[in-house]
Amino acid sequence: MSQITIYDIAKKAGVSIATVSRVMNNSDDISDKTRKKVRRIADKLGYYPQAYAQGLARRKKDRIMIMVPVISNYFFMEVLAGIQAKIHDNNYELNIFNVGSDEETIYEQVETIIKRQSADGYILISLHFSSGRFENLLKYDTPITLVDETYTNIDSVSVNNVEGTRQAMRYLLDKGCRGIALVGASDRSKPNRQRMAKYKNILRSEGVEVYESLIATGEDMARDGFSERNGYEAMKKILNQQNVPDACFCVSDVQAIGAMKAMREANLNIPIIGYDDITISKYIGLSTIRQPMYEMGNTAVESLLQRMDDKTAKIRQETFQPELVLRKSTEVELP
Amino acid sequence: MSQITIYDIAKKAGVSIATVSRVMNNSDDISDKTRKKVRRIADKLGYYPQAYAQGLARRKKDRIMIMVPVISNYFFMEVLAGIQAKIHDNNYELNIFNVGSDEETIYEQVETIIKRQSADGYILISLHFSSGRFENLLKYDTPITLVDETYTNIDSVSVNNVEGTRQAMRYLLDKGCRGIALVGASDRSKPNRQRMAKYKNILRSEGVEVYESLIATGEDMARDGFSERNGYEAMKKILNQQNVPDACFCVSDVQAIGAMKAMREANLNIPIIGYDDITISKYIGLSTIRQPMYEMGNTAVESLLQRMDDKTAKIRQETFQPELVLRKSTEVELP
DNA sequence: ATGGTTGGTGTAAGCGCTTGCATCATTCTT
DNA sequence: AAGAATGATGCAAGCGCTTACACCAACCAT
Repeated sequence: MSQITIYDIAKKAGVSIATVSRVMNNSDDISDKTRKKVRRIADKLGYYPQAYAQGLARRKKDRIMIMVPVISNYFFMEVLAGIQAKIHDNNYELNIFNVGSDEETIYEQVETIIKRQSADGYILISLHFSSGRFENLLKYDTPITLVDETYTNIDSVSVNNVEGTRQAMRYLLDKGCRGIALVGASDRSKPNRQRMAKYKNILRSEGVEVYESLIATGEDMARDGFSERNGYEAMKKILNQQNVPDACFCVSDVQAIGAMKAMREANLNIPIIGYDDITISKYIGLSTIRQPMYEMGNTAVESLLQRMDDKTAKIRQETFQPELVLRKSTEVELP
Repeated sequence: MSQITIYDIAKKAGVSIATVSRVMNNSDDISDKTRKKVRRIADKLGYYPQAYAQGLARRKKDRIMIMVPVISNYFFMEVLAGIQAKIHDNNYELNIFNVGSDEETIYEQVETIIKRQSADGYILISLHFSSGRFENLLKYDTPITLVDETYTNIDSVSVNNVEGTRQAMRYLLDKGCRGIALVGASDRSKPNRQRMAKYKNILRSEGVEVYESLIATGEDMARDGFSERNGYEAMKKILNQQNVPDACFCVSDVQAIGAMKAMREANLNIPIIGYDDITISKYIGLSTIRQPMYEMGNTAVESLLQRMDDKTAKIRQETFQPELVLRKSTEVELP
């Protein structure tokens, strides 16, 4: 009993397909009697308008699509939670599209999806392209909101990476640390670049020497290096040098978790700060820079819906402020 | 320059839309000259067939949809990784649909999505319904594969929860533990029910007393209770009783992480085993029951594609075996 | 009784694409 | 040189739905 269509319902109910369509769409100029009859038959046969036919006829999909490079990423998960809550209220369907990991074709994948118009609006999370490419996306005249990235002519919501890094470093410096290790991630990631840059920048401006031997990234570049394994590898590298760090700043919590394992294995106990404040951090006592991920998701949807409603509205660029959260991992006696 | 269609390309190229369609679909009876001309124009104008129109005309969507109750779930993330890898090879688009958390309507949400036929096949992860409801889904005659759940007439891939629990308990019992706490999750979750049931079952069959005071679940039932917070709360409850446990088995790793925090706060150091083997477990040294999540995702896709290819094939029910992984959390001297 | 409203329903065009079939040059056979 | 086979393209129907517009009975006011 597959593929039942509006025609089947119309025939069974003895009405035209237009009437069935009106009933299914809750149009109000349908008599109660007809409405009930159609409803009953539709329910019995398990009929519901096909998304594709409807989308074509309406030129509207009632669908929002999220695009992410790597779904198995805590940052994304939290942002997503915020997105979902908001979307649900607005009667849209949500689809998540996972951009394949083939570095070279990421942009093409995104562009093709957008060309295909399978949604009314798109939220791009942690997808970093050159300006030219973002500009190119504009020509499809489709509502897009960027999360964790910014571009002049596109709505976006992001978080101040400079400020987050500043807070972490400030704390460590104030504590008296002068050999602060940095566990970084892939150069492809813009937030990572910003954090790493600020790390150096603040050390310099404080007149503290920047030791290249204290800066490392693991070999594992899956998820742009934001992985436990990467953090572990990075810390191993650092500990292989003469210069022993007296503190550590990681560009993500998961990396910090990896780094902590390496430190434990080396019997090194120094203050360490991560970045993100994923749920687990609270439970393992990891100090970190909290990003309002849930709220960011929320705002992203808001921004997108607004744009869908009015394509000519002014570009909206929201920047959130991060916050230092102190836990056990920084409660360490300095030697 | 929005909404460019096959007609635009046809006109510009001076051919019929049929020809354009053929070029876009790599049909082979198109002359090289025409093909190149059309391709060039399509590229220049950024044209690509609209998914909805194509889906309607073809009665095929080239799209597979994953449905999950809660996306922010490690188990899901790992399974997803396996799914993606496999789907990518087969030229399908992947969409993830997050079933809203409104407990009452979950089934209806799933049914409606399936009715709307926005994909050629569906993978339902950790979605638990009554038999009648699963049976009802069958009438839409749509390829479906279940993950982490089974139903007689639907393809599925799951993992043996009884065996996993047995291994964990066996280890703890062999170690000499007789007061093994159990941190459980929501009753709604079938895997949880199976694990909790086996826990009691094995104790009884070993002639070890089952203390209800050692069995607990937290109050937080988000994600069916599979959360750090839930584990934390559960362990708090247990430690509030007289009966102090000498080991702990948790139905998920995240709960174990929560429980460990509670234990630390109470200065209790007993062996603890989680369930899942999420990435972080390796780094924090949590012993656990490993589930081959990636492989499960892989197999799920395989199974679904097979069904899409042949609706009459024999139902395929894959069951994977879990494996006990020992780490630091069980390296504890017993008192 | 007449014309004007009104609410409920049907008609038909169209959304952008695919695809079986027809068409028509070309080229091949004999 | 004529007919057959071949290759490339166009024609047009159809996928399942929405929606402007037309229609018509029933009702109202006059």
